[in-house]
Amino acid sequence: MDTVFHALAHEARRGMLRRLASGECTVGELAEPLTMSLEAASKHVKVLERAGLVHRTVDGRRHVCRLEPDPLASASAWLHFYEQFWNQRLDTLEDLFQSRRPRKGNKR
Amino acid sequence: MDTVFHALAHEARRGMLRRLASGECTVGELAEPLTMSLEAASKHVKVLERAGLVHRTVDGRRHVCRLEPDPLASASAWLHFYEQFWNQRLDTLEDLFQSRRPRKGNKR
DNA sequence: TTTATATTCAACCGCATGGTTGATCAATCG
DNA sequence: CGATTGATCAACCATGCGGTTGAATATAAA
Repeated sequence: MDTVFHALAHEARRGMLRRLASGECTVGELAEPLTMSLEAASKHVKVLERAGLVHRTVDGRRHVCRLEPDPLASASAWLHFYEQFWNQRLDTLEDLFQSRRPRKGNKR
Repeated sequence: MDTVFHALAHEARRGMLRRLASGECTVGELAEPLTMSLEAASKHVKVLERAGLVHRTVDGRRHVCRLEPDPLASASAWLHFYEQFWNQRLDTLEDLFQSRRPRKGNKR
């Protein structure tokens, strides 16, 4: 999980994922739009691989990458915990409307 | 955006967010369940703040933190780009069933 | 006022990151 | 075959991260 979020924390890698979402491509193709060397891009791909977000198949001298979306899905699911926060806020708001007692838990 | 994902890439910080989702609390309270020093925890809070995920109000000597869920929501929204990938996959699958022509774009 | 509590700040350490360059390897092209 | 292409590997460098310790700040409690 940490590795997934870490992988997402870099614009270059997010770009790669976006690219891969519309079809598999090679390391070179992933590197091409970037302003860095191929070696650097290759390292980014490795980070994505380590996070389980990308799978690589070696086809001749080309390394073809494809998106592995499951970790993205579970990261997204994890992220949704904050909805609980919203629901709770709404509940509190409702309480305020329903009963006009002074709000509890105001410890200033 | 980078900063949000970076902030999420650490278990301690995710724990803090989870904690904050069920109500505001102080830096000390956030630090308490962790196995690290208060200073270290304080740094983590600062990272969350920098990412816009947490807002702090100084109340006497206590620094009270509360969750700021908007960045989480937009990170979550960003993450959903991968659904496009799934839809595309299903389309391709459908194509295979509908017409039995050899699949296009197979450049091996 | 003295003491204790809540927190930050500053300096330091070890280690990972993100980038470079130069060399290497494997596969394809002439 | 030799030359070129696609990619990795290894070494290096600067920077940032995550943690520590020790001191400083500010508020609250005795």
